[in-house]
Amino acid sequence: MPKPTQKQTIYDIAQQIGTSPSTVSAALNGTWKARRIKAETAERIIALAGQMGYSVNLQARGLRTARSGLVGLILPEHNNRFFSDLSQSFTLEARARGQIPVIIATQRDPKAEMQTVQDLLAYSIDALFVAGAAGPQQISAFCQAAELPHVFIDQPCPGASSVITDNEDGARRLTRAIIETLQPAIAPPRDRIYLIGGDGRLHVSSRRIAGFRAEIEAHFGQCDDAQVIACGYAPEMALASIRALYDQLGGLPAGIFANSINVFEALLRFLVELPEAELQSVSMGCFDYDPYGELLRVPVHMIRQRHRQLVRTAYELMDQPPEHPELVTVKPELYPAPARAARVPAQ
Amino acid sequence: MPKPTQKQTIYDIAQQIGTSPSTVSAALNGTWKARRIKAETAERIIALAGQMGYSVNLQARGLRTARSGLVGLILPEHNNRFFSDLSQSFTLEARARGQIPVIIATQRDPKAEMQTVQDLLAYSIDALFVAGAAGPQQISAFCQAAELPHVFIDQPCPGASSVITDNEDGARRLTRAIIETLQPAIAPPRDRIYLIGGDGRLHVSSRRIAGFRAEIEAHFGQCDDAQVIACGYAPEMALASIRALYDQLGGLPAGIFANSINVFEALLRFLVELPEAELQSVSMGCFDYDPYGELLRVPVHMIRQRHRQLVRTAYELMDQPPEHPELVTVKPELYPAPARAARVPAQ
DNA sequence: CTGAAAGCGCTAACAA
DNA sequence: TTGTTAGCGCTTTCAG
Repeated sequence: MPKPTQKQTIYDIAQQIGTSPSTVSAALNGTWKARRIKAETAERIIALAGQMGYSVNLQARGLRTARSGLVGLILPEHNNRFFSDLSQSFTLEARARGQIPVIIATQRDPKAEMQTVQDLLAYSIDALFVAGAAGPQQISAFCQAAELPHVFIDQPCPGASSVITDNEDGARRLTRAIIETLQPAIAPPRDRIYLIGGDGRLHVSSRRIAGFRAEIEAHFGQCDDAQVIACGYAPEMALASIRALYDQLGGLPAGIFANSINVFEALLRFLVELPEAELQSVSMGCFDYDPYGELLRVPVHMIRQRHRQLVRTAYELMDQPPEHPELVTVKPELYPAPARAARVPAQ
Repeated sequence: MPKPTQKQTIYDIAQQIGTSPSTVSAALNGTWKARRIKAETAERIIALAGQMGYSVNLQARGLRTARSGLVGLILPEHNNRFFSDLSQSFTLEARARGQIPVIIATQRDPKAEMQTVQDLLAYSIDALFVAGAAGPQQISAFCQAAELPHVFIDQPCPGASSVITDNEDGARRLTRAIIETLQPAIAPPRDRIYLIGGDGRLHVSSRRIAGFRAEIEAHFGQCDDAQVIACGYAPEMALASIRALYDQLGGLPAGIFANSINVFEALLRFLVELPEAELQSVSMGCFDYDPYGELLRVPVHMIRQRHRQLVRTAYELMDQPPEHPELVTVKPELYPAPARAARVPAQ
């Protein structure tokens, strides 16, 4: 790896080779074939540039071309399995295309989101992906006005293209899995399955709730409204909800559908304090994935979004923008809980 | 939020206000006080810019000033608790300083690392933070040649400033915690504590091993070499190691010190298959943190690096570069395992 | 207190 | 096949 020495420009190279800056530019940015520059000239330039550790000034190039090679991804937070998986896939995809991924977490703060979008726009980013924004419409309106190509991931936005997980399908499969591992003979009022967490006004939650209800109804004939506790995504709320439910039922319900990993984590904090026997009586599912889910004291079914697929599809939407905004759906994966038998003391 | 309409420049604003571009520039970038521009003029400019949704072209500014407002963070992967915590703290810190964080994962691939450093340099990033790089020396040499301020995080690099966790201290405290929760009366040869994972040739591992040995010696008089199984960080190796150890001892050892989260996860995959009673006989510690650690079937002490502190300290090192490269150390946190009593069936 | 003008490093017509 | 030249949008002397 050659060391870059001083500030070096294409003019320096041009001088050393005895040619013009535009020739150097062409040789270095790959347009030299199209510009019919002698292969030998180009090679000499490239070789020299290489050995003196020259590197283009991308800000200058970007200023000139009104592009930048930067692609943005906005998400709520980094320390979350799903979003970090997404970051990982996004990074791979962007780098494979020779772009620089700029991933920014905005803490679910609409103001921070807009600020970030503006900042990214000011750098002339070439495209923007948005995952789990608090104010998607505003973002979309802004991008549209600025003619910035953008796609939403894991979140539908009216008027913009989005690629989201098939939440209803996932919820149905998760619910089915929970039903299939219900422990036998749990007496009322503890014999039902409850969905905890999420916000019914949000598209994502509403689809999951719909899937949950549909599957419950398919198996039990009906689904009581009380079985859907859409208390939001805040861990404190989830904790309060499970506590209240526990008190009300006089114990754990037969099944629990945690509507997100945060909610699940909050529930676990409560569950883990309970005696082993009680813990083993509940059939759990979580609409999100964490590898530790397989290693917990309480077996849990998990739904995992296909992050790679989401990113790829989003890029396709970006590459070939449809006439009208499109909502593409990707089916998630079900990670069934390890068999319960293995959890019982063997001796 | 005003919508940006067309391409707008300071020239447009200047014309509308009836002033010059340089005045507009000054008004908009905050240097107007220093340039003694009438407050009223500045305000009018700022107001107009705001209402027409103008935003500076940062590439142009960057080209002119040879800076960019971008700060880089290179790390091995996103989907890892520590690194995503780091990303989170880094984002907060950078945004608080009005910078744009560019966080790029390079999959522990030295080539990808260098490529990324070069790309970032080509954008005139203002500073670079490097965490867990595969080829730190090469990166540092490159940055030095390019006069790019850089600091290593969680990894010492000779010739460059670094801020790392006090691994020896952490290992001692973790070992002590393991000792304190040893189950009574475990017969030889199963009565000892083993460290599993890591690579003794790496600085980080070697400090942890030193801490482990020191604490073991302090309590038991001596530490057998066999108690340190530095089999690397690969999960497969860790799995093979615990399996071999189990066979050799005819059961689990009294205590286990997992040298990283990956190793811990691998160990868990083995442990979780064991009968409950055996599981409850081992005292475990992990030199890394995961919130699920508190919720596992087997109680585990965890060491958590103070990511916020690491980032802050790294920034301080960047703000006031010491004469000579410095190695600053930050003490980690100990998350003791939940009391074992709570884990025993209550009824 | 403000304006004119040069130039950051590069690309892209247009000439040659 | 290559060179000349005019900017991209901004900051920054230097003059006023």
